[in-house]
Amino acid sequence: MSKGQQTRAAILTEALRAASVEGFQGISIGMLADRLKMSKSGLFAHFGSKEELEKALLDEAAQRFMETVWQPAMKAPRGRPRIEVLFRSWLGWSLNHEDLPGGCLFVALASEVDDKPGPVRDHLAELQNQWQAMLTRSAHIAVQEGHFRSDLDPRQFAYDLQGIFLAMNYYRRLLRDATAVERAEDSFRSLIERALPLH
Amino acid sequence: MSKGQQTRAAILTEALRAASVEGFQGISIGMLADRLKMSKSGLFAHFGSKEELEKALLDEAAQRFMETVWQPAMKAPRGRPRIEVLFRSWLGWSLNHEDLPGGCLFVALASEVDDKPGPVRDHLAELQNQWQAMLTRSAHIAVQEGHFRSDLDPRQFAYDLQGIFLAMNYYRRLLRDATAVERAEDSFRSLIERALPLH
DNA sequence: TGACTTAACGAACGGTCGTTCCTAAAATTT
DNA sequence: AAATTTTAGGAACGACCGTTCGTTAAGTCA
Repeated sequence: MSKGQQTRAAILTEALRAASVEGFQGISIGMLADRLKMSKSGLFAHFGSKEELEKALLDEAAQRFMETVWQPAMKAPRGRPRIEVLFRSWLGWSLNHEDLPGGCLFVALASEVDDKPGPVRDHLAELQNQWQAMLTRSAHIAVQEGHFRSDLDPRQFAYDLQGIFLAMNYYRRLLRDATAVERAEDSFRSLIERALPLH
Repeated sequence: MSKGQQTRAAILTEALRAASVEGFQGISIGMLADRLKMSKSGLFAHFGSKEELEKALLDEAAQRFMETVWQPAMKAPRGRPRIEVLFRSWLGWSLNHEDLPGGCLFVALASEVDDKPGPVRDHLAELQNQWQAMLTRSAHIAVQEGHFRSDLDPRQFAYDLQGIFLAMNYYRRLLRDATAVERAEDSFRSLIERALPLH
């Protein structure tokens, strides 16, 4: 890896941390340059504009998300076991204080960009649409495998799962409620139970 | 109402709209002054600092929320009917495009301030803690009235309800999913069904 | 080692930020 | 109508924003 790529990676890692805490609006070229002990212009040159930096951050976050959340789930057996892993590694992603001290970056950005037309909003929305599609597909597979009820609506399952995750984030980060994760796990258990075939 | 109070109210209404779209970070004294066709300093004088403006906005939003969401629910009969009204007026609050074109202000602000210690964060967190307490108490009353199962955990009920609301917001505002409200209503129906006593 | 490319810096730009201070106009009270 | 208080405006402040440019230093490769 060349010097430039190294620096770029270091910038992205630091910017990811900062953005999870402060959002895109809250990070500035000057602040990142300070933290990395380099000049504004030197840092700036790696991206050409702040918007390009933001797009690069979304790409970097998406890649890490896939590694941290999706890939472990794909190693698990299809159906219910995969969904169990999926949910737990998803929680783990959001609790990783080292890389994302401000919690899940996508949640932090959602409200910020949802009314700002442009490539950044488009990019984030596409990523999150894909994520809902992955959740939906995983639930559908669990139906096919006979693990879940045949009349289960996989899209509604994905919606409910997203709600559990968002509530966890909300309770933990804004309300500072120590039981947030526990409550999320309870809700998840209940969601799974309702998805099981009657017997 | 004196001239000053009138102007102040107009500022708050406009700032509320702007903040629901752009967050607190995204609104500036200059931008609000432009929209209201007055000078920066003239507008500024009503609050003395941007932080005071933000606190005033939280107060204003909280008051409107109570009027829009809570008071209609308190007029409904205790127990399940009240919770039904509560949920629907809550949805209505968030869908009121006139006053809050960016959706629920509290959701828009949650991620922004959750890592920023200070009076604004404290204020928002307190408001939202109170809201969870109101939801919890409402569920508890429904248990007392015999509408809900006696072994229902009212706190978990509030958590799940919050999740449904947050997922609705997320689907509607970021993903621009037209079925968001419908899905929220489905999830709500399911939540109520699970809360009912066995018969 | 020498030629060439890449990476980083420093200084400066126009703009906007929140904020201050002083003045003028308008609203309110006497 | 006069006196006084309230409300709004204008100009300027230092700080920081994203960005540009020209130059130097470091890295890469023949």
